[in-house]
Amino acid sequence: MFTRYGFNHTSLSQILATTGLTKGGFYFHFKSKENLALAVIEALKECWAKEILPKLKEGKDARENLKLMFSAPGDCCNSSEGIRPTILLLNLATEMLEVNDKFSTMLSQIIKDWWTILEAIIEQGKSEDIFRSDLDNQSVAAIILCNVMGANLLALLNKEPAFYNRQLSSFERVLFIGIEKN
Amino acid sequence: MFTRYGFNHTSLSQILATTGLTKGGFYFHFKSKENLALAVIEALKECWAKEILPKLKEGKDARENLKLMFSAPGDCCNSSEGIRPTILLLNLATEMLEVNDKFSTMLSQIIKDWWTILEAIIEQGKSEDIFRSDLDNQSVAAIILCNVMGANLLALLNKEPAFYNRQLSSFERVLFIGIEKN
DNA sequence: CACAAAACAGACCCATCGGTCTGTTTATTC
DNA sequence: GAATAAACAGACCGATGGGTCTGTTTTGTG
Repeated sequence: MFTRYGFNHTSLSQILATTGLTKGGFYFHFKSKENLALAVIEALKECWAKEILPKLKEGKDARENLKLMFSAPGDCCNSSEGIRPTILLLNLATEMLEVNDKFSTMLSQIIKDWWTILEAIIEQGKSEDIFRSDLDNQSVAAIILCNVMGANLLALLNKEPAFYNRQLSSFERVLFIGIEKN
Repeated sequence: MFTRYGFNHTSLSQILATTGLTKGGFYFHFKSKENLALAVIEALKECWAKEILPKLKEGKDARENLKLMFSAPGDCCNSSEGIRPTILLLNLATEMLEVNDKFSTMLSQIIKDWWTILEAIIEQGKSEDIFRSDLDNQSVAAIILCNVMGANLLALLNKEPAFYNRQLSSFERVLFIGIEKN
């Protein structure tokens, strides 16, 4: 619901109604509505870590690992029915960043985690001698990150979830031309 | 205020208080709060068109025109004090897309406009013989679009407006390597 | 099976939300 | 300068927001 209607436009009553829970139950487990959203982010982070990190340790080459990172934002948390975790992240960023520091901290931490992993993969590609050695890991990682974010948003705006995968694979081609050792 | 706190987290009372307007005055000019946001988008669109389109007709080459498009989201509407129109767009997309069809229509129209212009610039680059002729205009344009969106978001998350320009110029380098005729 | 703590249910609360409505003031036109 | 419409002011309204509080039920433990 947060992903669909945004955090502030989803009332607790609506959440309770659709889940069949009650206020008493809810406020026993969560201090506030904001706290629920924070828990959702936390869960998202854990879920993503649990699903992606192991795959990255399977010893694939940098190319494959990058592709893995591309599919991650869509795959994680069984988001097959169009629940795009990245959109939630995006929404909470634009709604809550200036309102509550906790959101600011958590969200930028997630991004930083992704960033670090992407950097590591670029570095891996260099040592595997498939990426150009003059690349700035951080910059390339940032470009990838931007694309993943943007592609999610455009998929949302187009109301066409499949757009994301199409976009990412076309980005992949151009990116590889730019970073691979010729 | 919409950019900072999101549409739903900005109350009309707050808007009236900070602008010094009154409800009577406001509702004489706007049918609703949503209508105000739509007017903001419209204004943004016009402002951008008025500022960017003329520059695109100055007869610069495709490279220069692309750079122009990169700086557009930050430049337009005198957003020097950190008001990033793109963030507003992003926020309204995640908050209002599923709520009100008008937002959906207007926002995706803006994106489509950008897209079309970017495609034209890629095509221009081909005919100027500086971009590879095998490029798919639409795909490359989409990649650029994604990057612009993503870079805005990352600048927001990093709470560092300057990030946007840094990011875009580093993207520029990689992009040009990928699309330019060697 | 007693009994305490954990978990849940939902009536209730007040602040505030977007929006309306009845004035009053300011422009415009003849 | 009277008449009329445009523009504004702000008291007011019902609805709903997140959140509290007083119970009741369930669960674990001796």
